[in-house]
Amino acid sequence: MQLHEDAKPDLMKATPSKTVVRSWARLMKLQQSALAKAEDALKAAGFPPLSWYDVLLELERVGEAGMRPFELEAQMLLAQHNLSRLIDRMETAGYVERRECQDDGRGQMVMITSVGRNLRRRMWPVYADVIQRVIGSRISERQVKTLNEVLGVLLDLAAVK
Amino acid sequence: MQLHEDAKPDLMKATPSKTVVRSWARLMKLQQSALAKAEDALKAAGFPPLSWYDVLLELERVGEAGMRPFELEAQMLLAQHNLSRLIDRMETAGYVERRECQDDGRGQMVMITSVGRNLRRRMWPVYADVIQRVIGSRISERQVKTLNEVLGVLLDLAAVK
DNA sequence: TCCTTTTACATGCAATTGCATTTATATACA
DNA sequence: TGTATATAAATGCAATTGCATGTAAAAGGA
Repeated sequence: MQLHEDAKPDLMKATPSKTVVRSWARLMKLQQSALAKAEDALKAAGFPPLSWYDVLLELERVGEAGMRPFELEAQMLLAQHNLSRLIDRMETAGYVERRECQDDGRGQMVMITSVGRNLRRRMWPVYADVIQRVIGSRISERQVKTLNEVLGVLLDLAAVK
Repeated sequence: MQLHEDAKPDLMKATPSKTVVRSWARLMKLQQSALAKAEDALKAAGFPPLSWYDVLLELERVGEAGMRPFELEAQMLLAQHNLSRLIDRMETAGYVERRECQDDGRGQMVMITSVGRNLRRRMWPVYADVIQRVIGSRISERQVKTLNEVLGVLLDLAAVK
């Protein structure tokens, strides 16, 4: 199988198969509708957007030390200027704190505040419920595992586990 | 397996398993980075954003007759006001055309122009190349099929095929 | 038929994002 | 060391998006 496709040297840009194109389309659509559901649920519960949650989660993970914006940036696939302003807003709201960086005069450390930790904790049930509705309640744990593995490969996480 | 999770009646909001949460995270991340790659590639080639492509593709599919904005809206999971303005821009650029709707005085028909068809055709190779790089070149056709099926279930396409 | 409600689409305004540039500090190297 | 280059983060401005509301035409019901 797949003989035809691989007739060309696969260094060159081969045309994606119909199945590949369809997977792409489904990936886009599923994520879009899933994200929209999460945003809606959070908003309906009076919480800030999902991106705030993501920042809080990262910051909570690294603990006291805090994180450099450029690290967060890489982690979250966010443009530098967007993150800069997101942190502005979150700082204004009191969920994170900026301190100047010892090692690097250009930089800063961002850390979560206790109010921020509290917010994240309260957001989680709302978020978790959407995740469960969109994924957990629709496919078996076996299928989730399969999905997880394929997505891992596509994300280059293969080696990491 | 999975005994513990299902101890609660599954009508109620069960907590998503670790694997489910991880799948969600990967889905979000993969789509985000994939979308960014597509947008970058299109921009680098001097083309408009991906959403323009999507509109053009839908309109091309329905042919001469055109499509009502509210149909496009549902198809593309786009907010009404956003679509309205997207069509504005595309009309200004000459890629689509609005005509008033015979059957419904409130409505309109949107159709692709030949310039629009031409644009879509030229955008495709750039887009296809990204799709192939992100999906087609990284997993086997067998795995793509699996992925496709799982995504289909998650999108409620199960019955439809 | 008249009136109420719903549906289709547009639009003013605020918030967010993208883009280019700026500022300041760190690093590289002659 | 002195100078050029690269990196971290902020910011002005334009484009896009979100939100609420507006307008006009169906649709439904008394």
